[in-house]
Amino acid sequence: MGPDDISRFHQTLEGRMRESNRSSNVPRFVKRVELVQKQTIMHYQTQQSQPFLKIVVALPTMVASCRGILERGITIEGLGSKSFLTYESNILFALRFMIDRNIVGGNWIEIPAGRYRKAARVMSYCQLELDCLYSELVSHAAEGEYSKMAPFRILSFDIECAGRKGHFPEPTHDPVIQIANLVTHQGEGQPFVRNVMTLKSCSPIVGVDVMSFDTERDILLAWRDLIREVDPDIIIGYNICKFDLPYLIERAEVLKIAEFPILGRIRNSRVRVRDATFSSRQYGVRESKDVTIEGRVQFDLLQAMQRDYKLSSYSLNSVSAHFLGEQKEDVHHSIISDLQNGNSETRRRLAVYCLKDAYLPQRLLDKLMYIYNYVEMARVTGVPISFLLSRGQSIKVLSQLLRKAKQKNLVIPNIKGQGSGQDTFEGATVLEARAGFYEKPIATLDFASLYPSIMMAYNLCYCTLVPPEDARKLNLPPESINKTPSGEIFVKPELQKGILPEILEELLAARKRAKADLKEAKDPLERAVLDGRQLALKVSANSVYGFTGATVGQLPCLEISSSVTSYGRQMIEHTKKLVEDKFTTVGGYEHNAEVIYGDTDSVMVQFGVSTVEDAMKLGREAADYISGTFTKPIKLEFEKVYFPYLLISKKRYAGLYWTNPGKFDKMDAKGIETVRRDNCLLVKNLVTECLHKILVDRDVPGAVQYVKNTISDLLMNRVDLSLLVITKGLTKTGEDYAVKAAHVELAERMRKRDPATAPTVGDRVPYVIIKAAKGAKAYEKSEDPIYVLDNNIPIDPQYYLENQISKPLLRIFEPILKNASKELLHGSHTRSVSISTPSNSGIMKFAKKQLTCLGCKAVISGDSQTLCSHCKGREAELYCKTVANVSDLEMLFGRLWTQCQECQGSLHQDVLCTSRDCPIFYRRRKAQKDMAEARLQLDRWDF
DNA sequence: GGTTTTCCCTAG
DNA sequence: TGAGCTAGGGAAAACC
Repeated sequence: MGPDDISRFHQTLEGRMRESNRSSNVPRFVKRVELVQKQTIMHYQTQQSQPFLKIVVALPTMVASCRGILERGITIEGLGSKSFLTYESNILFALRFMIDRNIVGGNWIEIPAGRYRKAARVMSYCQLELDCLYSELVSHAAEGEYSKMAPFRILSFDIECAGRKGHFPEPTHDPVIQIANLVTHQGEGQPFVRNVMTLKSCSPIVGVDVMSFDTERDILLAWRDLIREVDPDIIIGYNICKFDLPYLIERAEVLKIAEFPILGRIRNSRVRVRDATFSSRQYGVRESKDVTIEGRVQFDLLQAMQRDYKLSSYSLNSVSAHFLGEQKEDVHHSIISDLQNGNSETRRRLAVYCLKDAYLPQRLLDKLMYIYNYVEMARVTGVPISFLLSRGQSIKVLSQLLRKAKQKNLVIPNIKGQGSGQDTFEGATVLEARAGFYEKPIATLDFASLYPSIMMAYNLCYCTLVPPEDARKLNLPPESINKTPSGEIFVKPELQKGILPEILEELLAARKRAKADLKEAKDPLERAVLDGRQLALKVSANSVYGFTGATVGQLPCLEISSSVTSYGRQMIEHTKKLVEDKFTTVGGYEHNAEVIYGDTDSVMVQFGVSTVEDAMKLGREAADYISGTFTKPIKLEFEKVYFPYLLISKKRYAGLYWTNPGKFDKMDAKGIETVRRDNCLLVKNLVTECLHKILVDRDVPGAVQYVKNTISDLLMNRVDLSLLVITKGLTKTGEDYAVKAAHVELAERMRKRDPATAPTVGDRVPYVIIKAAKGAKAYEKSEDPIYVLDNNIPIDPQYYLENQISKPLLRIFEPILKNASKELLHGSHTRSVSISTPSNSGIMKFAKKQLTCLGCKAVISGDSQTLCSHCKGREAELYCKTVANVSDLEMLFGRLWTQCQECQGSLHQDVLCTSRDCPIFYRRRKAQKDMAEARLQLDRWDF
């Protein structure tokens, strides 16, 4: 293409753009077409650069349309028809701008004095508004003064709505009755604004500005005004993205308050709500809503929790209990209307509750140092802070890649869904596990940052890859290339340094610096920043490999990812061989070393020595010796000793973890029931306790006894319902499941009972297994724990014994105990007669009520109301027993009630909490039921 | 009644 | 204008 061709190309493209954007009255679509010298990032090239066309369009939105036209192909006069591969044509505009101006997320930006002027036309609600040329922005790297955090204003809020009886609130019907708000300066301990807006009067609350309104319209507008006045940088809350924010917007729409949804920093720009689904392998499918509020970051603590922590429940209540050690009242939505319709005292009650829901997200934000960690992550990867919650991992890698590529004059092709040959590749080796209970110390050797090290050591990158056809053509000398174990060819750094290795080197070097600075740092805030940074750097380094293997991602390159794993496989095998060859009696050591297990980047070695100290010494020796055989920077490290060590199978083990010979650090368990979220607490606690007794106390008989007691309690119905709750994630929508499963079927049944509160995709479903006909499938026996509690439905202890407890226990005990099965599961403790729970469900509804003797539970045939003929004469004794029973249960209930009152923060009010995450709640409900039953029995004596 | 498939969750 | 990866155990349903 010569200059004339470019001009023709420009005109043709302009014409095509005009055709496909007829409605637009833009004078010109394509601003410029320039010839530039660039290089593609893909494959090693011998020439430095080649000509590319750089197309500049009038508006960002035109890029996509332009890309479509070029990809489909255009006909240029004199050149014929041609379709084009486009480069960097699918980059989010904000990111493109930031990359071009060298700006990262969480960045400090300077607009130098004299380089700006007061805004000619005010377009925003910002306190300062000015005009300047985009190229005048000066981006400051996060160092020294510029590593400090800005004093963001953070608004934390929560709304309450009055649902109709038995229905979850819907914006089309149900009013917003309260909004609680806290505003805090980032880094300060206390909020400087605390208020609650209520519909109708509300009694005063100490330290809180109570603002009461007569109409909903007034509340909504007052909240909008608060936003304007406070002008928060960050809006936080719990589930605000999926519930509170859309609810407010939709409610204002229903009420026709057109002036409400202007909450952003741009004047006259309305907040838009869009349904959104996010789906990734890592986070699963998640339905949410996109709410656009310009200039304010929405930070939903629920989303953050779901991304950063694996928990069995994500209710605000359960998360607060977990991280803040504090329970929160959980008021069922049906009670909220009653409180609203009461008086100013009951509304005050609700307001206190609402305020707490606004306060807890702020507490979580502070406690988990979210602002520090997320700002550091944004700075390291370069993406805006908002991406960290709304987008996946790959955008972070892409952002770094684009920045690095720009420095090197490389451009990244837009290859959408273009599967590069095979679509899967072989992963890591997991060494065969020699299962057993090891009473000699086991040393663990680990490769440090294995995959990043491999990519650095062998210069694996898009731009160093030599495809087979090029390899023949280029005829590269063997000493300047590496052939990977998977057969791929990459050039060595002398010919072309890879940019992935360069990114990794920088990330790991920066992490080393951050860790060194962390050691020096005294100021807790500075430490928080540095720790957040080193963590962000580690996570970023580790996800580069994943990015190259993401076949549905932005720039998959399986040649890189499969080479990485192939080196990894070779290395773990090599390590195992070296250990077993060198550490032998023949080689002058006391014992023959054995590798008993290993996974991806680690090997577990039994050196045969009997003290932790000796195992550590040999571990260090082995690590140093073997490290020497690998290309830099690959390094094998001695990390820890397990002693004793219980190896159950691949990816499943437990042991005491030692890093110094004096004392073990902790009990470590991997993969087994104790660390899994889909087991009920009974199993988790039982397994943990047994492991503790076996590994720490070395008391196997004690562990056996503990098992027996637990089983006996279970069969006697003496176990709390909260311990029997199993939770599983709902990973797809109902119809997408190929087979029936307990949690899926239950979610479906719950949806029929109340569609608004039933679990949806991405939620975790708690359930218990209830008694049912023999041979019934588990999915027919699953039930909502609250429903079970309220309707007194009997659970199925046998199921818990056979399907939950027994296998995990046998797996642990079998390596240790002969006849484990007989000993644990078939003793006399399993023959305890279970007291059948009285039932008013199912078949029992049809059975005729028959009185049973209060003494021996035999059916009474005579005309007596209390005792059978055998127990006649024991009246006094049995009456006293009944009275004592009632009083015991009353005391128990009273204690639990007080405990709940303390939790809700008031000893003078009813307990409203129905939290299914709280064991106390289950016990309180059960005590209440038991007490009522006992009282009924007592009443029978009143003849 | 044994084998295969599906699903969940974890290790690394 | 979207999504890191594979290996693997174990429970339960579905299949033959």
